[in-house]
Amino acid sequence: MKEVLQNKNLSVTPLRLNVLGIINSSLSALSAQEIGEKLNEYNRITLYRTLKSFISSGIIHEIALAGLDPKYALCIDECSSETHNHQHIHFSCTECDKVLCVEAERMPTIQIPNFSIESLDIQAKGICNNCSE
Amino acid sequence: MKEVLQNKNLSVTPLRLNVLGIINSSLSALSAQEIGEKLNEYNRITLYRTLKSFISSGIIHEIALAGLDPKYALCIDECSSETHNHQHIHFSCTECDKVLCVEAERMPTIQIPNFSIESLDIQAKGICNNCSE
DNA sequence: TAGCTTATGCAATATTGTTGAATATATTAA
DNA sequence: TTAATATATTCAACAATATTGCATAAGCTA
Repeated sequence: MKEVLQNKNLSVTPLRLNVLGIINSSLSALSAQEIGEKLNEYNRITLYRTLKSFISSGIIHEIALAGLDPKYALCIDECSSETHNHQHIHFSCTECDKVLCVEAERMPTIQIPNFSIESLDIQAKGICNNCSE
Repeated sequence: MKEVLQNKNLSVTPLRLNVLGIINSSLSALSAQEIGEKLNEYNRITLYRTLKSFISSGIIHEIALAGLDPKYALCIDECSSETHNHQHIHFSCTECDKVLCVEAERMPTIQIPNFSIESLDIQAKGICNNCSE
């Protein structure tokens, strides 16, 4: 975890290591609140700033979903500062509201006349494997 | 516009007609704040509740995008209450931040093992035709 | 270890959204 | 058209979320 921060020229602090560890070990994307609940004690403002710096460093990405709080997940693809491009889709379960990054077998391509498309963000809704049992 | 409300069993009020007219005549999706700015005078609470009732009636849909306020656009496809299914993609311009619903030449399909997918929301980022000139 | 840079935490505040209850308006049925 | 009913609007209060400037603390570099 330490190396992740250093690679992005972020100084290594206890909170950053904690937050990064929590996001890393979670199977699903987490909201700021959910991350806070997993920290034994923390400062809300610092957490917001931490998440922001992680996003602009390309360590995590924000997943915005209608009706749900923004969620955060590690960038497993190589993301540079500000420019996130992911080869996975975001799956949200309508049953448990969990949000997962899943590798798609193939990422589709989209064409729109007169528009240049730089990145695609695909969100799928449905029932996750846990809830369908 | 009046018929749209009546078809969904929503009573017809001046604000609702105004809001619907604004959303309908806008080429891009609008945030609650942007809609408010186009109303000469309005009540914030009523606007929120109006948007909520439009969403649950299937008249408009909410577009959530990382870093941007939620935007609202008309459902051009047939949406029933709560269940929105759209055959278009959401394009957001990194230049002007406008968000548009555009018909895709073909909607891709996605498969994820062990997950049942009910709906897809595809968000494309890039440069819109206005900004690329 | 000293000096510099950056992160953290505090106080204050802005923004966004929500709730319950009173009032006003729209709808319906006579 | 009017009266009765249902629904929307508004107000007041509040809750949650997020942001800013600044003082302090901690991390980093030489």
